[in-house]
Amino acid sequence: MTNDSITLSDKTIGRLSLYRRVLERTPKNNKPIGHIFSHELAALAGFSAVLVRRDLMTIGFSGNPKKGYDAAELLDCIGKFLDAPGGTNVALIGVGNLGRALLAYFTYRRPMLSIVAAFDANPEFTNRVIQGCRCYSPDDMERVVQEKNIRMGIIAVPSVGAQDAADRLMRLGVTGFLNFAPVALRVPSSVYVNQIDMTMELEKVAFYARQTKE
Amino acid sequence: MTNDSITLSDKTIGRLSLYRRVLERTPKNNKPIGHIFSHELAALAGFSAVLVRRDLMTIGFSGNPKKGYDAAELLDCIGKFLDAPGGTNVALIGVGNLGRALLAYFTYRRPMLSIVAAFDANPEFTNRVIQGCRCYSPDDMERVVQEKNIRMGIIAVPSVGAQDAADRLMRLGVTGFLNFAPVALRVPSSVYVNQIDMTMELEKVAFYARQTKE
DNA sequence: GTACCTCTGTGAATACCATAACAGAGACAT
DNA sequence: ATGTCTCTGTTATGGTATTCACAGAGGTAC
Repeated sequence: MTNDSITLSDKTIGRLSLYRRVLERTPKNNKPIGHIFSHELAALAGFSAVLVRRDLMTIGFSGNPKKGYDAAELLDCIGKFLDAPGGTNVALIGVGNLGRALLAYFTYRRPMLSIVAAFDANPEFTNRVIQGCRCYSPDDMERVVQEKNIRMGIIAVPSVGAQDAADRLMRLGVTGFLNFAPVALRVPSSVYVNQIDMTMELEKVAFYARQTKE
Repeated sequence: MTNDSITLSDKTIGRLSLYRRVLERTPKNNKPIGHIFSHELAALAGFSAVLVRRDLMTIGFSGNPKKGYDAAELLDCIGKFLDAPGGTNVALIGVGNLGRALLAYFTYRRPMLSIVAAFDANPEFTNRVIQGCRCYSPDDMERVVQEKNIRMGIIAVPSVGAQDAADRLMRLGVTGFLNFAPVALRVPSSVYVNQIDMTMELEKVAFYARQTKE
């Protein structure tokens, strides 16, 4: 039914993720949504209705003009695109304030996407369980990443340690990073990096907040 | 020199913020950078050299074909665009794990952009100073936001409380939000919302990490 | 001085993305 | 039965962002 060879744009896969979460969370009269119209989903996700229809079109999902889209089927279809069949195991590098917040945020939230190990050089954290996740010393990285079949990493260390962490993980087969360090990771083109720069995001808001004030 | 009536694109202002941080942080032989070429700045920031030149062109900043761009002048010029003259005061709503991480992250980091007050209903936090920032009860929001001339808000509460927080802040004149709650805030067009959806970002990485594996 | 080299600045081309516009299908009322 | 309404599915259009390609300027080597 769903064909993985379709090329989804970056923006589209982000929206699919959001559609899914909105569908999972929003109940109608305390029971799961049965069917939903494109404009309803659009309102919940904060996009336009045609964008929703177009996204669903690109993943080959069809709705019913009178009833809308079947929510359960849609969830299933999105899952076929976004989730790896056996789930994806993630390592967190850096258990500082940000790292702990991320642990709290993601633990048990996405069944197919789990942070299964955290690493930090600070002995205050190593060999402890924090927010439900075991924290290891960086010395154990080689062993743990292979044992737990970790495929992606979240980098939440200061800028200076970010490239090192990425390099070590890449040598162990990790092909995707969520990088919170404000530094451009040098990676081969086969590795995907999603860069999140909090300061940049905050300064963007400050800029626009000022514009509208004047 | 710099004309504020130029329209900067969303992407451009994000990159300007990053250029600035990269310039501030990167020393050359332990002293501040004097001049820098577009391709050097591009490598540090993770973009292409043309894009750097284009961005600097749109803010009307000129370089020297032989020496590159004067770093100090560039910092000054970027500051003229991004910073409000007297600085921008920010309120943080929600002092949970994420909120505390943000406090730690932003405190004393950007001189012209300070989180000057935090709000949380949990009495465990109210009337305490956390990461250098005083935490108030939401009951004090009206008074504090006006006293401290707060112009923007960071929303780090669960989805269910996000719209309420935004509404209260907007009534007090706040015109920009950085929203971490995975919910579409309903705001008038005069208010800017920068939506950060961590789960979406993580799932995007998982998707691409899987693609490259196959 | 002249040829050459490197970098900036920028118009043109391209790629990407979202919106607009509309065809098609089914339900419903009259 | 026929017209109308609403929603999906899809193509056409427009706008925006980035890259391409090259002109211009100044320094350097010889």
